[in-house]
Amino acid sequence: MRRTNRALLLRHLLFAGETSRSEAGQATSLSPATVTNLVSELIAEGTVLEGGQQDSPGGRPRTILSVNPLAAVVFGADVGEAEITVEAFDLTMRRLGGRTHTFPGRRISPATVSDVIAGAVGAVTEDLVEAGGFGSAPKILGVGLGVPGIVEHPENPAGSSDGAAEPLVHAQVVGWESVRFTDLALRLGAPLLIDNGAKTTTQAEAWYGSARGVEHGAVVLIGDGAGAGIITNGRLYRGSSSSAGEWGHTKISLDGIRCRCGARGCVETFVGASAVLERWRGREDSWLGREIDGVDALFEAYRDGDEAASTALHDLIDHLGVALSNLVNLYNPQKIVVAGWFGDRVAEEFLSDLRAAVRRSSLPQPGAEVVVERSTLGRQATALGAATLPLDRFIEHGWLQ
Amino acid sequence: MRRTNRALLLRHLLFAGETSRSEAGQATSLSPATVTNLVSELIAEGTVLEGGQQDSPGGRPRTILSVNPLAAVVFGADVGEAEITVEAFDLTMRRLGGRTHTFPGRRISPATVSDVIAGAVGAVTEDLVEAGGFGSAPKILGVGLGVPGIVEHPENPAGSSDGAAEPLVHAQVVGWESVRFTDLALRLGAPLLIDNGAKTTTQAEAWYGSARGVEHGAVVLIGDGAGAGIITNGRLYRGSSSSAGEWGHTKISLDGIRCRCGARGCVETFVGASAVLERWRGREDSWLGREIDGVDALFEAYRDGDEAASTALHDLIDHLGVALSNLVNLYNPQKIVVAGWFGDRVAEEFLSDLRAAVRRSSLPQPGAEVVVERSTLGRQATALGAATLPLDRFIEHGWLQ
DNA sequence: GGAGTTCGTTTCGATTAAAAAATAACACAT
DNA sequence: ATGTGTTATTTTTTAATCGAAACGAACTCC
Repeated sequence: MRRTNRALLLRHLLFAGETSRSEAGQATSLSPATVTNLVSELIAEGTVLEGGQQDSPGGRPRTILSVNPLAAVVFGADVGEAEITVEAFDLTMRRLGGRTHTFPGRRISPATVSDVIAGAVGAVTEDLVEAGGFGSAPKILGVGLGVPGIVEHPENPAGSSDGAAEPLVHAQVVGWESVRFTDLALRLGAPLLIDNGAKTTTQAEAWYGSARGVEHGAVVLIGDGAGAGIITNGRLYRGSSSSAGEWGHTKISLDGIRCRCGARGCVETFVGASAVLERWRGREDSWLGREIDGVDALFEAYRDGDEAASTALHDLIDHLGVALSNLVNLYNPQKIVVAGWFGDRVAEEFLSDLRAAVRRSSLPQPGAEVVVERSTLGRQATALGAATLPLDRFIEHGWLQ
Repeated sequence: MRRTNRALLLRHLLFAGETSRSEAGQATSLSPATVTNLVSELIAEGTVLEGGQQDSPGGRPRTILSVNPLAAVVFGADVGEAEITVEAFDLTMRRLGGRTHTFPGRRISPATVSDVIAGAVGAVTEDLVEAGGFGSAPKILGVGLGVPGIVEHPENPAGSSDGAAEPLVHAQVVGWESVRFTDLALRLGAPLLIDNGAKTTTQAEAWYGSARGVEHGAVVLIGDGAGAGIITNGRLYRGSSSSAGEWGHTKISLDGIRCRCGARGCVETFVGASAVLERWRGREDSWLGREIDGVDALFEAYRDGDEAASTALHDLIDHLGVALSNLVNLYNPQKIVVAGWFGDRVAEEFLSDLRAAVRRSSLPQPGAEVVVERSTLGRQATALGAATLPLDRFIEHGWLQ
């Protein structure tokens, strides 16, 4: 019970930035006594610092409390199909530095990934030591990985202790099947936590981006393909085997282009960047890979009055409206955040059209209530979200274990 | 904290039927001491009875514990568009009796509903007194209502006490807008709890039917229209304003018949009984109301080799497969329960075809894991689920308040 | 009839949150 | 300046409740 309260309080401190004990007490509805107790524990640990004083409306001034950014470093890695980005953050999730590795071919092996991440973590750590502030050996809270594909978190066999069952990664895109990263965890000497990249991105939006404070919502990620992260009761929803959120493979048509998943009518074949480009160019053939340049050309053509481009984009909005309205009617979300490199471009240009399209296909009540917004975090969302994994663990369970 | 443990224990006792202290201790992972304490509290209250003895494998025999069915009566009402069914259950949810009222016209007024329910509760209570067992004044735990339409549970304004905010009922089908049932609550002199009928049905399936023990699942209700109840993390999911689960108005086609909600391509227009019948008969005109006879005729024609019937039914299965696969890909559920008067008929006849259709459109992993099943509770599910509302409240908060 | 086994109860101590009281630090009025 | 009121924080006290372990009960098997 104490741990629950500690987590409650620490979460407030982390998100509020600068607070006082009494404010924290009100926010968490803990008694002043409990707050004092827990705060002194946190100060003794070094997690929290007492700052100066803030005058109160006519009484004793509050002492300012804030999380000690230098207490530890958290790493988050965005493991893409052709690129790995490792970023370091302090406890308040300010970016401290990072490294990016690009691979010529696709299909990176798990061993290579481990090497790159271990190397990057080491290198960034050295940078931090040189820059000073963290002493000679920064305390590493943990390393979070956002990977492409499904991450299975096996249930601990009942009765067994807390021996955090090793996650299994299945990523068809890069040819991984039931991959473990036990070796990497050992090499890092710090907790390693892994989750799907779309889920970590959602987590980032939920904690620090557009979906902040949202209890029920969705973050849709549109790039070449499409996916979604779903937030229910303020938490990321995983489903029974962690594969929830495959919104890109829900169907909005009974026929249509064949999707890479094998089915027809998938949302992805209507709103994915590649699909839209193919439609624009009139070809409906193969999967083409990321084409940022193509998308630039499409938008430019649209501005120049190209009919085909206009049709392609308006169809996209219509289809996306239907696909999002399915989420609205099914989930009754407060907010939908449109993210992903292509989604972001589309939302930037056509947000109000998109909102209208969503409302058109939704039921009146949930349709009127839902807020459709553009993502605020950019490309770094995935790594940031990955870094929240160890942070969340720390909040819930404290220092190591 | 004690309340939490009490609820945990009581929930076990209610669902396990006959148990012993040690078994309950293992199931709830409470210490034996705590179990003894809480059980004696429950016995003192009269909620739990000590039964006989059950021999153990070579030691002291366990004393059998069971919930006292006569401790209280719970009422559940299925408020339909043209019919109200009120059922009484004992604490173990065994049916004790009930009353059904049918109305000639539709559009019942809230006042009439109140009258009928108050009358039925009174009448059934009298029956129970006459039948004996409950003494002269049975303790009524509460009355639960399953109503058509959206039930809004306003958040208690922060800081206010526990004054359980009055739910608001919005039901377009019967023409109710922001209806309260304050008067009925007063007349009954017992807690009145209201929820959407589809949600209470889902709750019934989740507690006592096919969805028992399911952590992540969905109950799809198919009658004239279609809806769904969604279970996430073992609890019924409501969304941000209680309107989650409108699966019948998600789209699986970009065009198609116009739905009564105004949009096109809704699942309901492909799998609802009326829609299927209209397709069979080749008419695609107006909404026709419940036609159980029509459905009987359709199935009979199918068995007699009628081509049109076969086409209609196979199309239905295909469409339903797609619509359910959307749930599978989005939610990654363990189980989907097919219920509702029409859904039940379809599942009875075509369950394996339906399973195949679902798998065909789903992603491999979640598609392979999901179990599609027929509902086990019949028509009484709605009232039973409604009765779980007061029961749940009792489990969480104890006798009154 | 003892030994062993399982079930349930009681006692005791530790934990911990809530309540209450005390103290600190200031604003403001007289 | 000096008291009074107000708000923030700490300390002390109190009461609840949980878990551990010892104890007692009831039975089986040898």
